[in-house]
Amino acid sequence: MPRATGTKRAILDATLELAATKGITGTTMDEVAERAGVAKGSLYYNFASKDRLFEELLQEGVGALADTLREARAGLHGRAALEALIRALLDRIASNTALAKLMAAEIFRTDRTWQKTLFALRHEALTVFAEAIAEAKPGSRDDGTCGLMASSVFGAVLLSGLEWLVFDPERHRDEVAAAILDSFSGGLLGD
Amino acid sequence: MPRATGTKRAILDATLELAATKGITGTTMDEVAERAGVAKGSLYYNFASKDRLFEELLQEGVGALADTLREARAGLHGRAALEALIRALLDRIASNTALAKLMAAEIFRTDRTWQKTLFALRHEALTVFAEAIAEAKPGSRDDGTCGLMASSVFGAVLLSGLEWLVFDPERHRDEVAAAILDSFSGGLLGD
DNA sequence: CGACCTATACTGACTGGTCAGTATAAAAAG
DNA sequence: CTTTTTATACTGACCAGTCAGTATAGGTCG
Repeated sequence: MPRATGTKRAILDATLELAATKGITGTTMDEVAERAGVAKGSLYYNFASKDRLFEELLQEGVGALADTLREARAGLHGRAALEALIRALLDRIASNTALAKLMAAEIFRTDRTWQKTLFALRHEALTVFAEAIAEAKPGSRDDGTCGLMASSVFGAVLLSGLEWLVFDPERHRDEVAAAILDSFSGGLLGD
Repeated sequence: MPRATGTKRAILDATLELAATKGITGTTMDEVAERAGVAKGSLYYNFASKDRLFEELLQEGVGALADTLREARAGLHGRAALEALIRALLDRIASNTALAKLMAAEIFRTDRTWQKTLFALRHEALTVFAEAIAEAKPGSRDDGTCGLMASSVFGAVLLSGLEWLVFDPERHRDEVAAAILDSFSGGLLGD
């Protein structure tokens, strides 16, 4: 095995960086190959197609995100769990901004071949939030309300996190976390 | 068989519908022409280029959104204003889902020719929220905190709105609005 | 050893097709 | 007679995917 190790990794890394700024359709396989320092043929040796390459990328990234969230919640209960989840998600967005951008751009597309895969992973991540919310709010309306509130919290963290990193990066992380937590603490609408 | 007026409108409408599902790069000018029931030449007679077409589309859409928000807030103060804004944004997302999807996909892209235009409009819309928040929270940390909380609220409404419309459309609007308002009312994290 | 084979990893020129944008001539509309 | 639109044909760049060939490592057999 010549340059065996690292090729797949290099391809995935290059793909993520390019896709975060140019989008998936706007990223070409030639660019990926060049950025990864690899011949175009290697892309197709390691991945069946452009679609599969992006499917694996999303699978890996969103899967890792769900794992991070599960770990962050482990052992905690009630409001402490939810607060830990919010901080963990914000940290993850900061340390993998490219993936966060990609998620924001792709999560509501319904015409992709990997739609099912991404949907399942997204659901997994949101469920961690929904469970924590169900626990933090005992007087819950049963059905899907916790799921809606989960996407509300998730959306708040994702958008303000990206707003911070893309348009106002000098700001300190703690300031951003404080603002998000503050907005859910009842100061805006609570009684 | 030309139509005197309405060509530009038909082109913009077709563009929005196609771009919402296929993305901007994935939408071709030939498709737009076909969907609009118009010759390709008319596209280039009315818009200088593909980029300009999308710039005008975004300009119109996000501009109208900002107007809607300003109207929703007019005359109201404090928490009532913020609640009205949340409801107005959710309604707007429901009545123009295509634009909401497009916004979610494009808002953090920094490689577009129209970047400046979209940034300014996005800022306009967020400012309406930030002003309402500054008013609702008199004990405010001065600087950009209100801006951060504004994007937090905006993100919550955008993501849960799209979650509802794309993945769970049978649900009633009021249920979604209630869940969002609930999540900001302090039930999750408040003291 | 060394001749031969096989499997895996990778290369880069090439192909077939797609798409933004252009050109043009003629018809409709005001 | 000017503006707008239509229909069609074309160009040139770009791009996903292919393929014949190269490189390296590890058997196996005499």
